[in-house]
Amino acid sequence: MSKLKKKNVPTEAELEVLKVLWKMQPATVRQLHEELNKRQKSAYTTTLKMLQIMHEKKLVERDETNRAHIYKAIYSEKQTQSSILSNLINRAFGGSKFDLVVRALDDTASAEEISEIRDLLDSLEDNKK
Amino acid sequence: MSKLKKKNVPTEAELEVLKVLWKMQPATVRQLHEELNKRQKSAYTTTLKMLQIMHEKKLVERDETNRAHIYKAIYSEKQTQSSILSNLINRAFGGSKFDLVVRALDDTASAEEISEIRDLLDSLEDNKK
DNA sequence: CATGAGGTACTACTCTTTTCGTATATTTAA
DNA sequence: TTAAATATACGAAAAGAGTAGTACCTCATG
Repeated sequence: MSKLKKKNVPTEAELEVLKVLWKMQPATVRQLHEELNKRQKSAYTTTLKMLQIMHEKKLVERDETNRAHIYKAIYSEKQTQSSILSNLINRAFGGSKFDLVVRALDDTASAEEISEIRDLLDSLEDNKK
Repeated sequence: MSKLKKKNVPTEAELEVLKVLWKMQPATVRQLHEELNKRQKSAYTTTLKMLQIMHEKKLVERDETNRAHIYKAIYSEKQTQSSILSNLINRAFGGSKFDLVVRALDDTASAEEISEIRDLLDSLEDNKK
């Protein structure tokens, strides 16, 4: 694989941390760890290490003023979702966003979802003007 | 992570194999390996091993009648894309397919893409009747 | 009928990601 | 002013994915 393009896409465990971070930030490791443990038990240092790694990768920033560092995500949930999607479009949909949307919609979209998406398309067109 | 749900989602390298398999199947390891090597050099046994692993995971099936086994994908490209998407929807979009579609469309959809998607929505509604 | 081309299986090494134990520093409270 | 609680940093084991070397088998053909 080409090393040139640094994937800005979080790993599985990183994403779990980001999800609680987006809900609670700014937050300490302790706070995040307690929230994460509601779903999945793990050691405190595991959460700490993840945050340290993500800090190194510049996925999160932290305030080191006080002993307990305070973390925030650098990229919003929307930005992250967009990176993940664009990565996926290239890996599995031949680069075609349209194909991805088709596949997402084609089997199970309900009537309400369909009309919501129509509304979405309308507003997209309006924004272009 | 819960072990109960077996992720039916191919890994990165598996997906690369599947992509050529979908194009060429049924095919031997040799044929697949040669096609894969056009983009990315690797040893023959690497490709072989991937196929063996995928066979074990039941992502591919093979005809062992002859010395050179003949492989086919068990799941179509569409089915696989759907699994990947549904997995992603759960991991990163709070289970909401709608949110994924919104995110895919909201920044860059071109005018042609928008009208194509309108057509798609029309045909989805027709199918419901 | 021997030999080399080409096949599969097996094993092990490498890299990345995830997990956690231990060392050490700081703060709090008894 | 020490003991307990709570932090961070560090290192390394464990787990998962990808890669490739080697052994060994089978078949064509000279």
